[in-house]
Amino acid sequence: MTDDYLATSMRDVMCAAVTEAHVGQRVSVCGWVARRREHGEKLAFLDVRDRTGLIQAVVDGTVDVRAEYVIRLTGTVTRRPEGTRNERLATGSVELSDCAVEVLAPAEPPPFPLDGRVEVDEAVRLRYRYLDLRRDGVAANLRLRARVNGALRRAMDAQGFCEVETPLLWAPTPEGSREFVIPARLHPGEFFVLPQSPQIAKQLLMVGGFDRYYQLARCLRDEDLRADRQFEFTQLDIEASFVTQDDVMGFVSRAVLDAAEVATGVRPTSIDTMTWAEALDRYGTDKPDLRYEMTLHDLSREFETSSLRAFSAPTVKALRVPGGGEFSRAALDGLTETAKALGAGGLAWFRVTADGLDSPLARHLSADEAAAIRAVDGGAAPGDLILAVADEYVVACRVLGALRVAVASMPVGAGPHRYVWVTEFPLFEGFGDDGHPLAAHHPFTMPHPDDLANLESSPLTVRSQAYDLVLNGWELGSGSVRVHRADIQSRIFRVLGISDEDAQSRFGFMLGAFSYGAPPHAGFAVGVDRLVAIFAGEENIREVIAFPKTQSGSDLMTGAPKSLTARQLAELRLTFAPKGQ
RNA sequence: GGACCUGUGGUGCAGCUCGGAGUGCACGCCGCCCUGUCAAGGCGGAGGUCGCGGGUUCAAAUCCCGUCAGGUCCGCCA
Repeated sequence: MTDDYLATSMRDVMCAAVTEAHVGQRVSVCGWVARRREHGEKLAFLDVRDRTGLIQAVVDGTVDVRAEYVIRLTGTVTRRPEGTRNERLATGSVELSDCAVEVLAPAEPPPFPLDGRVEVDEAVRLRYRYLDLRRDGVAANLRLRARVNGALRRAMDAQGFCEVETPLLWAPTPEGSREFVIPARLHPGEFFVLPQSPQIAKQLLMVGGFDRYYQLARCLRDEDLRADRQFEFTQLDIEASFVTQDDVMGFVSRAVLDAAEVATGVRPTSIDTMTWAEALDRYGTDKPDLRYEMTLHDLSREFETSSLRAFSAPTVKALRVPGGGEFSRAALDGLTETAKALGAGGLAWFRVTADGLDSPLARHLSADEAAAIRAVDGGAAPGDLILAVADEYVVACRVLGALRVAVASMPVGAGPHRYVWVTEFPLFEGFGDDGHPLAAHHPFTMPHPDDLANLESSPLTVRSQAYDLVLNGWELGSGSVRVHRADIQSRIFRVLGISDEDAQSRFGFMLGAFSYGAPPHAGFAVGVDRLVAIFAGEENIREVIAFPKTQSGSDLMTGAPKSLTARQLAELRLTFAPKGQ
């Protein structure tokens, strides 16, 4: 592949593209001074850097440039003298000699080293993000991200999808995540919101006949930040008509596997599938990390009649940690604290030894119970550790699932990439303060056809046609088959406690649209930031975002958010309540 | 709203347990020297509100309380 097309009026070739094929040619390069090595008044070396890499220039005499000066350098490509080649540099066999240096812009010394050899405090990097972008790490991640975006777009195009942009200024729909609010200057006292996702817009596109829509959509949610959550993030947003759940999973699988191939050079062979119930039961989470085993095992029957108070609970779940006998008492205390923090009454642990079980509970176990502990997960070997939690079923599963992840302690990008579809999520999760069940996904999610009859009688047992895609324990995205029939939608609203008037005021335009012929449709959204972070081997999506916010939601570079002038506030007719109200 | 970790010249760290002069290391910066380096090398120099405020003490980077900032997590994220 040639980089010649990157030549401009100012430069002939990119720095790292200078090769022995250019020897004898007089060329110009443009870039930043990466380093200067002076050898007295007669000789100096400059490393010139652009986004492709470095080229060394030899300067006869002194040259008045410092690190990070922007220069245009014209020189003759020369084969380096014998013994002075640099194997570690792509351009290490050549150099530019007989150089003319033109300073395009001088530069202050940078506030932190740009050569990537030292870890720099992230607050400093974020304050000077434009300098951080000159370094290899984030720059390479952003280029990877661009390639992933390209692969996703090509995959969707190839599958007949049409890219449509949807509004950023949208109507408030109080439900779900907190929305960013935009005052409407032309309508004092009224507000737009920024969409937490294009969910409703894309369903309206289905009514509009765009039977295959996609978009790399920016989504905005005014919720607290995490390593894998920013206020604004990007989704590959997909919706299609006349399709089933399997069709959508097929579309998404192709796009994600294409992106994986582009990003990693290897196409994953397959994506596993399991139900939500199975994920909870075996892995204690709805986003199982399949890179390691350590599944959860049920000991409820074995301890049903146990005299042990610690195990008198509806469910007893256990986990075998191979080699976990090495864990120190302090480490086990830490796991116990984690278990308690997650809502368990405590954590039972058993070190498996040649003689038996080493545990504070060991002497209280019956022979059968001890045998049951040792038989967990196909049988424990000396040196293994067994962790057990007794509680309500869901608590026992979730706590042990969290311990499983904590014990494995595996970076998200490490090892093989294990994709898994998790299907048949419950339609509702728990009850709200008003006594009505809460929608697990969103209120337009289609119930599982086999469970439709139980919608009113036992809503919490109703499965939905909602599905997640999980990679290495991170939720990559979720989707569902949507409700397109007014009768089912009414029943769901009723169960949720949303009155007809409520439904009309919140989603009236949508329900109206659906009355004019809504096709059966379903969709999905893939979190691009997370996907790229895993491809890049990063634990934090800030590393794949050009200008991210801190965890407290501020931008250290611009200082945002900031207050407005009194004049701006007056124009928006905004005043503020006194602090503390 | 809550828990935990971190904060020391521009950068990265050590010093903090067990209080005793802003002590140390590496990089960078400034000056001088140096004709084949490539993380160049040699010599010299400058650079500090130990995040901020309060307390304890004869004495605080060090102990205590509060606070701010950054991070990880819980809550939150239909």
